[in-house]
Amino acid sequence: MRVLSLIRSRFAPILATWLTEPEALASALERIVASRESHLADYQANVAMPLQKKLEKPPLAIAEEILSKLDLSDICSSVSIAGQGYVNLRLSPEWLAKCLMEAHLDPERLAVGLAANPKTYVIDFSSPNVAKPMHVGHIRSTVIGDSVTKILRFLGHSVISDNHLGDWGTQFGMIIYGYKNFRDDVAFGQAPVLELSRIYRVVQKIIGFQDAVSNIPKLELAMERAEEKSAESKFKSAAAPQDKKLAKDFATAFKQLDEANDELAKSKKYIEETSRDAEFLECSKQHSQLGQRVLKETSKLHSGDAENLKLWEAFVPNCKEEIHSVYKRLNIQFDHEFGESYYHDLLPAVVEDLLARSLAVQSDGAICVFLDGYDAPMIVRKQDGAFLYSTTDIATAIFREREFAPDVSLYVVDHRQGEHFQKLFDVLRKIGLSHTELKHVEFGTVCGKDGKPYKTRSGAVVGLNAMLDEAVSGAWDVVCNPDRLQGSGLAFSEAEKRQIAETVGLGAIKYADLCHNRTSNYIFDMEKMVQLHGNTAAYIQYSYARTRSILRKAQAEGFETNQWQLAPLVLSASPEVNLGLQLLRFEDMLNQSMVDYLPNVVTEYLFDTAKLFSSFYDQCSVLDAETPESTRSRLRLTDLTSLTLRKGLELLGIGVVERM
RNA sequence: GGGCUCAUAGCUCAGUUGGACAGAGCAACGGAUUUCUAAUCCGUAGGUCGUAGGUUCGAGCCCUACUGGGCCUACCA
Repeated sequence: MRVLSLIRSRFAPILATWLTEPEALASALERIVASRESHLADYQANVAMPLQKKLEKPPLAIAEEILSKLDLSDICSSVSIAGQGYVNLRLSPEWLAKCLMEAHLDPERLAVGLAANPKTYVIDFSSPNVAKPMHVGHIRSTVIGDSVTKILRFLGHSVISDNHLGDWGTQFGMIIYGYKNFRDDVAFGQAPVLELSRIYRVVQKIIGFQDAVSNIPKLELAMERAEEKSAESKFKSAAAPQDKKLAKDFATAFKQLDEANDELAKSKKYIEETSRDAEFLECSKQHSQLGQRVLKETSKLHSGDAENLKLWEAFVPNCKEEIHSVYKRLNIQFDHEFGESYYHDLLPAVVEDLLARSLAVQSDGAICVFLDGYDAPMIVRKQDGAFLYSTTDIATAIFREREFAPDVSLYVVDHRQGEHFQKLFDVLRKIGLSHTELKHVEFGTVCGKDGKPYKTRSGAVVGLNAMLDEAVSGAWDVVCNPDRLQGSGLAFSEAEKRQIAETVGLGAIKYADLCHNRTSNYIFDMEKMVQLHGNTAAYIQYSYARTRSILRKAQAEGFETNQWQLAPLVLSASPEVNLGLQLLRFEDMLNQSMVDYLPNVVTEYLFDTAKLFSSFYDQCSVLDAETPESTRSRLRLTDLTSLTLRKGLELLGIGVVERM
């Protein structure tokens, strides 16, 4: 039910007499919102105050005038003026009940309308590098992207999801080189993906070590510079002790010196420790300049070298299979999975086109697009002739344009790539993709309890599958705790227990990710998210299970579904009204959540709904109500709550269980 | 050096795009119960929204400066 637009439509003609410009009118209408002050109003219009200058009247007088022309008698039980000029609306319980009954008659869509102007979206999300082990960092893009896809589709838009797999980059050079030099044939035969991931780590470790070694002179130079600067600014500051800016410069320079010192020491320590492993050291010697060798393998692959291409063709299906097993477990599907490799043949033409348009130029042997407002150009072809992800991204956008002609193109990618996307969008607009709205749906970093990017104590990145297992086993420990099961009188089969633990555990992971505003970093705390009270998936899933329990029990006590499915809904007790108001807001909330693609608007709504239901549950007995009419009405309200919770969780990609 | 971003209760985070006394969860404290699954409910306490100015009828939100963290900054993705 679109309550806001209905109420706004009643205000519109009144406000239009003062606000003749459509934009001014639209922004005034947006000042009509669901009220935060539930003790004062259900909805409120904050329209009188901003008009006081224009109309040269006190806001209260303006509010009076609005009120005299406003007819909401069919919807509201009271319309009043409060504070400095707020127009407060209270919905009539009858109208509220009528709307909720309509929603209840439509269990699939809950009377949520389809978009009046449906758009075509292309959404690019998840997009992991297939040869690297998938880790917790990939989950945000995957979970947020999946949820946005589901919500937009539910609202009636056409959404094309594409998993832009990193299946063509430098990491393949790494595993190709590693396969040629470090493979264990037996291990590869038994579990290719595991062996490839081991190989990947071996290569990565050597490159990391060699980089650290070759970086030392640079760090030493930086140290020296910092020392000089610090000494210089100390001298300057001493000469003019009153100058605050100089004193500050000195402090900054000193701090930078400290940092440079620290970094150098850390790097030396790492090298020293790693060098103790004689075998590793020997291996690193044998494969000197590994970074270069890897780039050569990559470049050979890209230029069609038969051996490397054959290896790539052998590796990719294995890698994909591994990744698909994670998607299957998370119940996530994509319409397309054109990886980076799909665009490879198109890249030379992209660069040619950029050169022909004089957008790109040669610089230091590379081909670059220089853009206003940025120091560094966007490089589309390297000195060695290889293409970069920028080039692929341009080719991808052109392909999508031709294939899908989207109105909106969403990229659900880490916020660190913000500048890359700004540049990319700049270039895309310049080559004529101007009618497509390009949007980087960025998200923050997942951190550990220490506030730093999530890693295990040893520093290794935590694998995704292991993390999911941990969540599921954590859920099992709490949900299937024998004490609790005995206390609640529930008897689950082993299979049901497993099903519950899986649903709750995976829900916990997804929910923890979605319930934070996507733009902020968040601290990943497995213990907390698997706990079953507070703002967690389990609390909502539990509320759902309670709704189902009541409905089952009603059936058992002889309330046949057809006795109450069409019974009148009467909202009298305040928990009933509060819950009803919340359920009424479902559609407005979904639309709000997609204004800026924020799934946390949905999680917050569901958490509030679950809390209001718990309150209702506590204070209003359904099966033991004063009258049979009341029981029937409450059964209907419970059922609608049940459907709303389930649909809301479904739109987040989170499942429910009938008992838990 | 340039750019982006963040700073809200002891902790983790919201804050409907500028509206009423700043909210929730966790932790703490005090109540409720032999339950339609207590994994619950009701209540108490906890905040000069990093600092200082500015714009506005009105600022956690917008502008400026400052402080302190994170990230990016030419051939990785």
